Amino acid sequence: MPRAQHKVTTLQELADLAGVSRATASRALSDSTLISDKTKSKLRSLAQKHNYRINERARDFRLRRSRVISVVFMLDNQSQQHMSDPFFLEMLGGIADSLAQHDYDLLLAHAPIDNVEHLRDSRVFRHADGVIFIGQGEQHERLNALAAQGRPMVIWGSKLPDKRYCLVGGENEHGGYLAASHLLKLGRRHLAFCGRIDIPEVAARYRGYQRALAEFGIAEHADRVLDVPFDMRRAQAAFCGVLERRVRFDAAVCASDVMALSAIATLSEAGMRVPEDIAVVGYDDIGLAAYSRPPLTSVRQNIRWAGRVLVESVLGLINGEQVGDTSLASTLIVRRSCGAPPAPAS
Amino acid sequence: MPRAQHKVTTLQELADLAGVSRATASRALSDSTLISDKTKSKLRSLAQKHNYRINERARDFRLRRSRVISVVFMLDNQSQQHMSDPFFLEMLGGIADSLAQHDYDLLLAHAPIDNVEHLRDSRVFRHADGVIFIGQGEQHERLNALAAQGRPMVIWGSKLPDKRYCLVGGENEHGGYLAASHLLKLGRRHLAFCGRIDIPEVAARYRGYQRALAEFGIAEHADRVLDVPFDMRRAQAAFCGVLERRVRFDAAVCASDVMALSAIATLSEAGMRVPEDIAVVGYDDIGLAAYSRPPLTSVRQNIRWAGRVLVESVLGLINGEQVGDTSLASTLIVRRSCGAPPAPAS
DNA sequence: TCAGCACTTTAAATCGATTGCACTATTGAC
DNA sequence: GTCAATAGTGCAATCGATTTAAAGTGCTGA
Repeated sequence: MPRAQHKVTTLQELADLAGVSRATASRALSDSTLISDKTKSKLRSLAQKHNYRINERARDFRLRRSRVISVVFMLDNQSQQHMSDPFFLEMLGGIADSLAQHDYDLLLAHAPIDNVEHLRDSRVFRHADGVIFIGQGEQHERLNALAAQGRPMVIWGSKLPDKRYCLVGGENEHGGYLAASHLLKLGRRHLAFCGRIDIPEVAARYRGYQRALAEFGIAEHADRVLDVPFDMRRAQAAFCGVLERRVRFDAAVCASDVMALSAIATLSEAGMRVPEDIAVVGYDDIGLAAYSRPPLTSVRQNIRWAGRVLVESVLGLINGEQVGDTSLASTLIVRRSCGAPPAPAS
Repeated sequence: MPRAQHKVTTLQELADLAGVSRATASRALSDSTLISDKTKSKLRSLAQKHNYRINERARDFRLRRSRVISVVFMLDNQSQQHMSDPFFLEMLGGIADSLAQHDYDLLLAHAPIDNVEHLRDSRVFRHADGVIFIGQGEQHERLNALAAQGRPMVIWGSKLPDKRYCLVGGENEHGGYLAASHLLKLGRRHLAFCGRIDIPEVAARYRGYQRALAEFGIAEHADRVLDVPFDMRRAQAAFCGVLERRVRFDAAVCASDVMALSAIATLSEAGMRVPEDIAVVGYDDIGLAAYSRPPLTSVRQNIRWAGRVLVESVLGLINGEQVGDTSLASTLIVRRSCGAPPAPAS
């Protein structure tokens, strides 16, 4: 049994114990080729015996790195509640797991952001080696400006013209197409699109939606593009407005599951049946989607994989590699919220 | 317009510019009383002009602190999916906001934890000044051991005998009582309790539930204590099992909203009506609760405030203060998932 | 003229590591 | 036996700040 002794906390102490210099100890523990095997094993066993753990913060300071990645959620600057969407939690979990595997820490930046350039000198950038942005918001140009300064950063979002940052995103256009064409195949003819199309990802889904309509030779109604925010409370208000305006539709493509669930609740409250009167499709396939009544049809993206790709991309940039964009597949998960219409189109 | 110049990055450079020593510059910027006002203002304006920002990581290194708090989610070691509950996202948001206000960073530790003592030498503790644990899991004794080592840490959970760590929690016993007595007042007589009572918080809710039953003079049925996990998928499986076993009940007190939503979905699927046949109460009042069909009655805790209290408690411990436990109020939010039974008890 | 004192400021050590360069043995070739 | 090449190790600078102890400055009054 090793007797009680002063705890070895610094490399110097370990080196003294071994009768070598600090430099040698450092090299031995980092497995440098300069050091003989004998010395290496001596230091390793000594470190083990005294339960010495290197002070990573001191090392990181010396090496001018932090081994921290910031994750910034682009909050909806109106509702500021964007983050309560379960989608983000899953994304965060995926990123956290992946970072842990690479021995990086995750710094969570959760603040309303009206101008991402303000982040430039903030802890978000200064305490981290790289940054992951979730969503572009309406900050495309500013993200470009930040990226142009050579800061390692990756954005989860949708491709835009003049994009100069590294992007990871879902196949939003395809997802929108899948959702709309599914409804059209079921015989629905009066589709509505719900979501703010000034958000790039939503805009892409909308383009897919339009493409499906065009393929089926169906004209688009401008009043069936519903400006609904992601935030649940506001989404409900928006749907109430739609009902008041007596907009007619028999199917809704929603930009998120939370929005879709909100739609189902509001429409049902107003006496309409889902899917008989109105079929609804969501986006993201959050866990709860399968447990809503009726179960929600949704476009699924592999969020955990997305988290991994985001992490690997930003670490690649930190290591000076060339990192391209990544696009992740979308698949439609069909559940009962999409049924056939009550009577075939006559 | 200031001409282009070498960027001032270190305190030494700033000091040189001002013609003073590094020590003076350091003191001036930290507003030490040792420094004359003239010197202070000179350095401040110089810092401003050259956009000098102190290197906080260097300072933290010198001061042997990190200004980081770790947040550990105690994952259900069976499902490991505990974290997908929206409850956690809200909690995380509250903690993140509060930490930001105190100029602390948030390190997210998201890993299955079978033994929290393994964390002792891990980044969770070594990279942070303090730790917030969300949930006790079944690690009460191990948390005690960690706290006994004097590490600043706070736990979100429920009071247990021999507890020696700092605790913040909801009024779980009262919450369980509120839920059960509400159902009893509505005339329900065959209550079931859903949740794993080996989890301390759930156990406390269960005690409140028992107290309500006792007050109404109703005997408890052991087979109406349903061992349902927090994870949605497994919860559904559990409810299916309950249906197969033909357990009879007319109301369910659930340990979380996700569990309650899962119950509603499964029961409805099996042809029962909520609330006519079975009334359901959830816990946490997550955002989606209001938008389920029917809208979910739930016990609300002020999660964002909880986040603030957790942060302030752990920062208090770091500053060497005596920090007591905190208990946060619970209130019942009544919605349609709790209706009166079809016929009055005869 | 200079001791005594109050204010300011600075030199140097320190936090705990990494690393370029200098230095000492050892080996092998001639 | 000499000398170059090589392997292994140590010295000291460095990362960018804080802080202790000591030193400098200016003023007052004997």
